[in-house]
Amino acid sequence: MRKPHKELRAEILAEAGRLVEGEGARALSARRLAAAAGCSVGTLYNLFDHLDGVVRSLNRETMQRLAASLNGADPGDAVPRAERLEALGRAYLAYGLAHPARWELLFRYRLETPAEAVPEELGALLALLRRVAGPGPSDEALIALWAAVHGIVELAVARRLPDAAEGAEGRMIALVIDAGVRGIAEGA
Amino acid sequence: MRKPHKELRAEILAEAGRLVEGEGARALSARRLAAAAGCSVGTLYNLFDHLDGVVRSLNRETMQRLAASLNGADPGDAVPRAERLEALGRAYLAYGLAHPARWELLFRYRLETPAEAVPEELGALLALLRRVAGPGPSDEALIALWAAVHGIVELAVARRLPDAAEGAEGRMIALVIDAGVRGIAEGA
DNA sequence: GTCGATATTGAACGCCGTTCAAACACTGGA
DNA sequence: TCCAGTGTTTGAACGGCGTTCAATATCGAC
Repeated sequence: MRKPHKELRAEILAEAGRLVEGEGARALSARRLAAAAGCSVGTLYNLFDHLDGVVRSLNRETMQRLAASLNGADPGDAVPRAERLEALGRAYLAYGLAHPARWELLFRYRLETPAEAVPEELGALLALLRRVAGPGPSDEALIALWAAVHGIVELAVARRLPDAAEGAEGRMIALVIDAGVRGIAEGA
Repeated sequence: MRKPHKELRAEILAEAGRLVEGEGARALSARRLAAAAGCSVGTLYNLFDHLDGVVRSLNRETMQRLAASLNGADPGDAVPRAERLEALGRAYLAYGLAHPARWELLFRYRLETPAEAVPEELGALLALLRRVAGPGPSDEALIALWAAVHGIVELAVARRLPDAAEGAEGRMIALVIDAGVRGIAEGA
């Protein structure tokens, strides 16, 4: 009952972020996090719904940062649509490679309660994509484009691409996006 | 010194597969596996290089089964290339959805030694893709096509697709492959 | 000061991956 | 037949994990 809960919660989340960024996703444990935040494991469990709660909050934050990063990378509507989308794709890749531990928590961490595994902040990302792609493509096509690019980035971040693709992720993303844009142009 | 090592190794791997398929990837633990295989944890560690060794062997097997499944789904060179590739994509999706625990081990399990995270059996899969796609597309384009489809399947298996894409994974794969094939046709 | 109400604590439970000294089973020679 | 030597198997032990919960500490209201 010392600190307002809001503050402590925020502090714990900040420590969790530091822990994950600094020592990897596996370093995020109840005991280590409680020690870093200066409280006990019990308090941690009072403020969050198991570790899942911490990870979910962290993932919301990560998703917001990712969306902000893409927004910052959008060159604006003065440039052709394909180029804009490619810039977004490159920013998506860059964020994943720059923050592999957060990425792992966001896309590979196995939550006990699998509901809403990726936070609804994904919506903001898809909304940005919609804004850039225009009203033509269906939601399905939009999600397919995202998922396709996501596949390349996920495999790159997880270092699961064959050697032949080493360093070619950017070109591969451009390829997929160009093909997608052509598909859109022909009305998919 | 009771059983030949080869036999015991195979038995352990079989039990590991049963454990994973039956109770999920997280059920694969040294103690449970040793108990299921009727040996001690020490023997397990004599036969495999940590649990990573078990997972790697399991993943090799999974990759072979996946490749076999795709081979079986290939309608042959009598049908158009796009249709063949779509059949492969659907089989890829079907395998993932049918064996989510093996899939998780193959693509989301975090190995301590990250070298060769996906086994070289991936080569067989890419070779099949090459055979179907013909000599035109570059290795990069081929890998990009695989990774794009993989993205959709991975998100579907992990249940991380937005609700709007529920049940549309097959169509999304077809979309990506059609776009890719058009890209190939125009010489990518 | 007293008293509920609320927040905090940390020991305890059962599980995990991993190691390693001791116990065991087997082989060939005496 | 016994024995020494070789290699295998064992399971207790270590430290860490997520999680719970009875006991403790702290608070505002009176």
